[in-house]
Amino acid sequence: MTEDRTKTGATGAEPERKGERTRRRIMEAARRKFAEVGYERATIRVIAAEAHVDKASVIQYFGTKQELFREAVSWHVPIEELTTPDPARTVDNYLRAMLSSWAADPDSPMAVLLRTSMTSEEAAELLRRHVTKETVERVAANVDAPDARLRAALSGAMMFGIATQRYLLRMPDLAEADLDDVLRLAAPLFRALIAPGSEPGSEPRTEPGAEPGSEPGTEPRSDPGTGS
Amino acid sequence: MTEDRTKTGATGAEPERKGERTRRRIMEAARRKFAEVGYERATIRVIAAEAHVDKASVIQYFGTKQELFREAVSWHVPIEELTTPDPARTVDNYLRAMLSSWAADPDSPMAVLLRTSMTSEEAAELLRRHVTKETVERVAANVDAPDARLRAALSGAMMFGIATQRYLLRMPDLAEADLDDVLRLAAPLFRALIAPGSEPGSEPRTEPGAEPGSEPGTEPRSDPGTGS
DNA sequence: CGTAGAACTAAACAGGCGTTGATTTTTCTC
DNA sequence: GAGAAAAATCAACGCCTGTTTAGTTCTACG
Repeated sequence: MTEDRTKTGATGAEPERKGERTRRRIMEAARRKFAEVGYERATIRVIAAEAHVDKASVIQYFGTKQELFREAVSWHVPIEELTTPDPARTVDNYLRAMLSSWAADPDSPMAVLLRTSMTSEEAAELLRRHVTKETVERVAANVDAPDARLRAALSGAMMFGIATQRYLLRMPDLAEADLDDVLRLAAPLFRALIAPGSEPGSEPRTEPGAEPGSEPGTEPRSDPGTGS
Repeated sequence: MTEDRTKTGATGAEPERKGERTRRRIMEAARRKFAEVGYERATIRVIAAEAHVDKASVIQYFGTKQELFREAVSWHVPIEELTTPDPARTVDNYLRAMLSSWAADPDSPMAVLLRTSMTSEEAAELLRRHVTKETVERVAANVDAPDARLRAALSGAMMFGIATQRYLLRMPDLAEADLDDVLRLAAPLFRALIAPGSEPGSEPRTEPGAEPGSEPGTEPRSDPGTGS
């Protein structure tokens, strides 16, 4: 099925049937609404209105609401450089990818997934599988400590909590804070969890790093690093 | 079991009319269902069936579904000893109250509030107010560091994440782990966040006061004026 | 042009929702 | 026992849900 039905002819290679545009518009509206009000309240009628389309079109393009939802939360991880040989760097990548990229796009599939996972068992299952495969296992593989998987899962849960309360629930003190402040306070904790040894005095049974003085979270703002 | 057929002829208070029992049964069923499937899916019919009552009775006792929900999530904090003069102890109380008491009662109003807060703006607002007043401010009052409120909010968000993923989302690695292991790994992090300066594992701190190189400029033991 | 097929839409469906008012059953007092 | 009050139920309402069907408009190419 080659679809080079170009009326323009000369340049070719620009099919983009009109339906594709509509389909994308519906998908975007769906993600927006799913992330905003959750699965149940994001009715087909509401999504259709948001996309300036008839409700029947939504069904025509996606068959059913569940399929629309499934595609709305399907998502391949954009963080290729999540894990590095150096666990300490992994922490920074992880934190920054999760917290910063989210701020840039609050209607991302990830946001949809997190919000709906609390009330939809299907979304919860997707989240479980996705997080376990894409982050827990990858992070755990680079953690040089016992309970590697638990440490990875724990760090993921903590990031989930911070991101959720900051961007979805909009808890006052957390939502109004500067992202840099949040990262400055949080990063050392995650480092202590999944890169033990690089941080002093936070892990009971670790090799003595013997670096006195610096307390996690109270260090002066070093490494601004926020590439805008 | 307790058939309490006391009829008060002369003086005295009402003896737990039969309606009270029914009302309580409805409330319990409502909490169970709200926590289990969220606000929308916990229909009045489902709640009524769970309580072995006609759907009309639910309305008769609570007037409306929103009022039923509001009462289901209303809740006064049982943790009186949350905050102590010693921040390090506060961490333990906080963690254990949030994580352990939850395991004991997954259908608590708190669980209902957390689960529904992701899809109900009303629940989200209740959660914001409640958490800010009852935990963030109380914890922050005992944090001896700059960004006290942010630190408190951050720790709350992290606990929210852990509890949610362990008990509500049931993330494999986190749900299957021993609670003691979770606490052992997590506690130092929270201690570093809201009780900076206390060294974990080295010595059971005897008295707060003489710490080398503590925060300059900030008075220790800030005013407890936010109490009551 | 004409016509085929893609894109869109209006109208209706069966079923579930929260809620209501009237009615029946239970419980208590005399 | 009779009668009143409380509690529980029945049957229905109006509305909204996801989905279907049949029909209309638009678009591309002979």
